[in-house]
Amino acid sequence: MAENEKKRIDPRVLRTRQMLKEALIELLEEMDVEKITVNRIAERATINRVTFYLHYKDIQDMLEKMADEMAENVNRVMMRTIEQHKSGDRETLLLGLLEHIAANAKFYKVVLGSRRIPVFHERLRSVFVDKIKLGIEEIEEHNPDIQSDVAVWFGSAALIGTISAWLRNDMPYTAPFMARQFALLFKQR
Amino acid sequence: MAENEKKRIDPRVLRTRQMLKEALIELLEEMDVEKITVNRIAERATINRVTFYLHYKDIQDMLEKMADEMAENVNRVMMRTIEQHKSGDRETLLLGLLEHIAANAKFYKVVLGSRRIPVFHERLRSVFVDKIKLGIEEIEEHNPDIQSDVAVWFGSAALIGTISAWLRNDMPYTAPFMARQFALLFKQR
DNA sequence: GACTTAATTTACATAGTGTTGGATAATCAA
DNA sequence: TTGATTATCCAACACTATGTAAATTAAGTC
Repeated sequence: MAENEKKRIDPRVLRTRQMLKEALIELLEEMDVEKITVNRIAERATINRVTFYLHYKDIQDMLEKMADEMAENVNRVMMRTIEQHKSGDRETLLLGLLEHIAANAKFYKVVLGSRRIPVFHERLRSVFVDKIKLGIEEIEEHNPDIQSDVAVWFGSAALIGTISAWLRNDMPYTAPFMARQFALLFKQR
Repeated sequence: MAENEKKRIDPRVLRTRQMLKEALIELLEEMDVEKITVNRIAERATINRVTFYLHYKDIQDMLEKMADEMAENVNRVMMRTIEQHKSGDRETLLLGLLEHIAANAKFYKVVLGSRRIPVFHERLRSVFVDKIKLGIEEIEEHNPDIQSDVAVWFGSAALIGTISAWLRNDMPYTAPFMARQFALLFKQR
C-alpha cells in the first residue's frame, strides 16, 4: 500500500533526480552556492543540461524542493520518536532529531552548517516553530512576563543555530550529549 | 584629527559608493538577492555599470564590504553603550544594540530580516560570539554541566535569530521590551 | 514486440559578466 | 585660475550561462 501511494514513478526519473541531487551536494561541498551553475550540476551528474530543466525550473527551485524533502524527513523523524517513546519529553525528542542529523551528517553539514543556503534554515525553522508552539504553555505558566511569540522566536533560532554550529565544527560532541545540553539550556525555573 | 585619519577620500568616490549601496538596499527590498545584477544596481544608482567594477569585484564582494561596515557599527555601538553606563550589565548593553537597530530598521530589516543574505548573519554572529565569550564564566560557575562553547553557540544564535524575527515581523515590540525579554530568557538559576 | 515516456543532441536567442581604450568631467594642488 | 590628476562615462568585445525548441535515440511499461 504505502509504496503504491505515489503511483510508481519511472525509475529513470528517480535515477536522474538522485544523480542531480548528489551532484549538487558534492558541488556545495566544494564551492559557494553562487558559483554553482546548471552546467556544472549536469556535468557532475553526467546528465544532459537540458534534462535538468525537465525536472527543475532553476537551481533555486531545486534547492527549495530539496529543502521541502528535508523538512518532511525531519517531521517524520520527530513524529516517530514521539510514537516510540509515547512521551513528549523534550530531551528524547531532541535526541531523535540529533541522531537523524548525525546519521545524515554529510547532507546536513552542507545545507545547514555551510554558509549561504538560507532556504534550508527557513524550512527547518518553520518545523521547529510548529513544534515549539505546542509545548509553549509551560513557559507561559512558569514565567508570565515572557511573551510567547518571542519565546518561540528565541527557541527555534537557538535550536537551528546551535545545531548548525555543531555541524560546522564537525560534531565534536555526541547526539545524546547535545540533547542533554539543550535540556539544560532551555531549562527555566 | 578624526576626519583626517582616513586621508580624505575623493567626494566623487564617496558619492558613487553611497548611491550604489542605496540602490542595492532598494533592490533587496524589492527582490531576492539572486535576481539582482550589476546591471540593475548601476541602473538604479544612475551610475555606469563599468564604474561599479572600479569599486567592487562583484556583488558578493559588495555585500561582504557592507557586512563588514555593519559589524564595525554594531561593535562601536556596543562599546559606546558600555562606556556610557560604565557597566557590563547585559540588559543595557542589549538595549543599546536594539535601539541602534531600530534606528536603522530599514537597513537591518533588509539584510537580517529578509531571506537569503547570509553574509550579514555571519558577521553579526561573530560579533556576538566575541561579546558572549567575555560574559560566559558566570554560566560556567552557575551550571558546570553546560559546555561553554555550546552555550556560546546557543546564545549567539538565539540573539541573531530573535532579532531577525523581530525585524521580519516589523518590530511589534519596543526595544526596551525586547531587551527585557532577552534578560528573562537568558536567565539561568 | 508495440507503445509510451524520458533523456539526448543540436541549435538558437537572450542576458549578464568582466575587461579594454579613449573621451569627458569633476576634484585637487599650485 | 590654471594645469595636473583622477573618477566617471561611453562603446565595444569575448565569454559564460540561461532557458527554450525540435527532432532523435534510448529505456521502461504492458
